[in-house]
Amino acid sequence: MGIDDVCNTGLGLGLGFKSAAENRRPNKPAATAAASHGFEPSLTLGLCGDTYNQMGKGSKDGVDHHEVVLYRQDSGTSSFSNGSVKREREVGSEEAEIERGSCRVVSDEDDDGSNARKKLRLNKDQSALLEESFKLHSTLNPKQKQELARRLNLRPRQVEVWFQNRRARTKLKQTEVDCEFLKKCCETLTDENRRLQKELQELKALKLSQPFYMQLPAATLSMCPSCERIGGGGGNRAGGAGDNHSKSPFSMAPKPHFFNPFPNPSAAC
DNA sequence: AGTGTCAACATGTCGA
DNA sequence: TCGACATGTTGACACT
Repeated sequence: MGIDDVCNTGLGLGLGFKSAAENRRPNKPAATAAASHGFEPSLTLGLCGDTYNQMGKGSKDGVDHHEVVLYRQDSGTSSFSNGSVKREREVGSEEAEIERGSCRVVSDEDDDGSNARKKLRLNKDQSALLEESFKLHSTLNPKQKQELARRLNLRPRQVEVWFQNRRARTKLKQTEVDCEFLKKCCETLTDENRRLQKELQELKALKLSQPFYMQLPAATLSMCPSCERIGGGGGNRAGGAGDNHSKSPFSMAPKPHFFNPFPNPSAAC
């Protein structure tokens, strides 16, 4: 995978630094050491299109998950966590009733009194429709959520959770891509730095082997581009009146070139 | 048994 | 204040 591949994601990438004070989540445990120094690397991403729609789920493992199983919560004695009970209570009344009745396919264990949480697996059709919706908009308004839940025979809360997780996966994937991209940039810069260091050494060696006048600071010397005579800096005394001597400082250094570690960034990202 | 995936949840932040 | 969201975590499940 080349950099071009990386950059054909339809996403915009910006790299820079921002102050820790600008961090919208200063309390995050993931805060870096860099942040503690007042600045931290900032990656700015712009989603120009959904790059990861191919990240299909459900049937990815080659198994059709046509059975929809929900865990029991209605008893209020779920061993999963108090949080789930709390959430169910928060969801409360109407929606909870709708949700319970909407998509539940009871598993065998449902009858044995087990309180273990059962993992819901979305079937192919549900996954496909969710993915399709996600392509259109990665966030849903309440009306869209309700409608989608109705079409999927799922609870609105499940649709909401699916979209949250989907966004998180997309972001994670993009972060991985960005990481690879930055690694390549780092490698390129390291190579370039090595090359420039070598060039500098060569220039230093060359300077030592030059005659005295050529070792003078470049600013004190100038050379007429036409006659190639060397004159003292600031005086232009090498030429007579009316001559066309340039005031450009003479330099033995090869023509500088500027290296761009980010190949064609505007076109790429 | 170890591991990856993913639905579901907890928590903190932000904007209306 | 509340709803929406981002992010990190948990636990069930499938696969090796």
